[in-house]
Amino acid sequence: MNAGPDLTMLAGAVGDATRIRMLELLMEGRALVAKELAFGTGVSPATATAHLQRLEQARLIRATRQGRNKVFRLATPTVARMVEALMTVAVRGPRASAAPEPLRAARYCYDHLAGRLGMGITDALLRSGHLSLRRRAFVLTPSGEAWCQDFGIDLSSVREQRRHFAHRCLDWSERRDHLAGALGAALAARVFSLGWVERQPDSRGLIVTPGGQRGLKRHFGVL
Amino acid sequence: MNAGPDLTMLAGAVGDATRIRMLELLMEGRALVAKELAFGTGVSPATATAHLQRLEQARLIRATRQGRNKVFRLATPTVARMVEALMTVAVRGPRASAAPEPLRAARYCYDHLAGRLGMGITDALLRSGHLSLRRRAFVLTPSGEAWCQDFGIDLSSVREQRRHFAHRCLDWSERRDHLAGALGAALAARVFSLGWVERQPDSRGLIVTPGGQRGLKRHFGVL
DNA sequence: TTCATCGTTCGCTCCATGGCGAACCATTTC
DNA sequence: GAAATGGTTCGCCATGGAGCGAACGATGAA
Repeated sequence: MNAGPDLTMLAGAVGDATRIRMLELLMEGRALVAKELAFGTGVSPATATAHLQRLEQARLIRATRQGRNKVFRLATPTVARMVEALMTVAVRGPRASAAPEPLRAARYCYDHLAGRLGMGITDALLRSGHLSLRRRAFVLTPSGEAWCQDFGIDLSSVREQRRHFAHRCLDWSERRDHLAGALGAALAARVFSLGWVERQPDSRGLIVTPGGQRGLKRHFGVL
Repeated sequence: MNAGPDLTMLAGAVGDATRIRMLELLMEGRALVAKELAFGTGVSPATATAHLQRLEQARLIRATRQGRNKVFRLATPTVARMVEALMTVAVRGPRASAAPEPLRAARYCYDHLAGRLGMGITDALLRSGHLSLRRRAFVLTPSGEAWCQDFGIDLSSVREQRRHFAHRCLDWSERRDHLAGALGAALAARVFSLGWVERQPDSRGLIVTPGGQRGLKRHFGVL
């Protein structure tokens, strides 16, 4: 049994919805860069920086620089066990095991779509021949270029971004690759600006609106 | 892997210095009444009520009524494990294992003194014959009554309180009984009002002032 | 019955801090 | 070199909520 100032600092560090969601994101094992954590929690980069500094100061996460990126990971396995203990208590809350489902249905993975929604769109584009799967990435076919234009994606502005165009990203809930990279982000942004999906208030999950269900069915045959 | 509103509520419930100290107090095994928790964390009863309600709403503690008292205990062993996991992370902070020492030296146990200080005073009173140990409680001897008067404790007002006069309380760090009850509280209050001890800013621990060291040595031969 | 005492509720103040946008370095890419 | 991007810093606003005191039911002791 003991106490001390450390514990109050720890309490302050852990006791915030955004910060605990950051820890939760890092619990997936992969190290994430700052912007991913900002996107994943739905806050601005500036706000994310403040949170990450506080978590780092409390020795809960560890940061390493890679080029102009800063990648974060959980500091120690002890921290991981602590987060797990918190989750264990959380899931036996009022309505247990209701939480994971919306996440598996639709969520953001960084700046693109994941979950069954992201996989469904990716599959639809593959089936219709708009997208082709290569070893390290997806490739947009000529028919896919036409489809993008039709869907309202400005390919020229997407291509001039300095990042991978159509990367593969492993979906942890579906166990398969979905569309990521600049094209994945542009597609997600378009779907969002069409009002097809909305961010869930206190979760990383997304909600597909009624209009979105119709649109997704018409364009992709999903949902 | 999961998320959800439950986790944000849990984060909010845990993420406060006063509330986490309440959980810490309850980690000592014994169930505590509201006022004990208020005293132990150094807040007013009104503030304590708010905190306890929040902890109860988050299912971290459970309350049962006993007469006009309300006793609180940790809700489940799972919660205890969570608090322990938090402590485990906390103690490997910047300066590890520095925290327990001041607590073992001197602290409040509810409204009376505990730790080596509380034990030392109790032992001194027993050795000098001012206090006598009985099966269920301490007894103040005639010489002890005179001593109290000399020390500045108004015994008449202590006796008219509706609570046990000189209860025995098990010290978890010393593994022996120290003086509690109305007399123990009055003695602690007197020591406090003499400026011999001061509450440590962010801990349950007490600091013995230089003047207190002299006074304690003169009156009790301790420290 | 009368009076303490425990806990709660209410109203209020005040501080911490989460959040953002804008401006600013650092680094990479063309 | 120029341009774009990742991250940080700064200033500001708004709000949540921690804290208290006072007044109020409820319970138990005398």
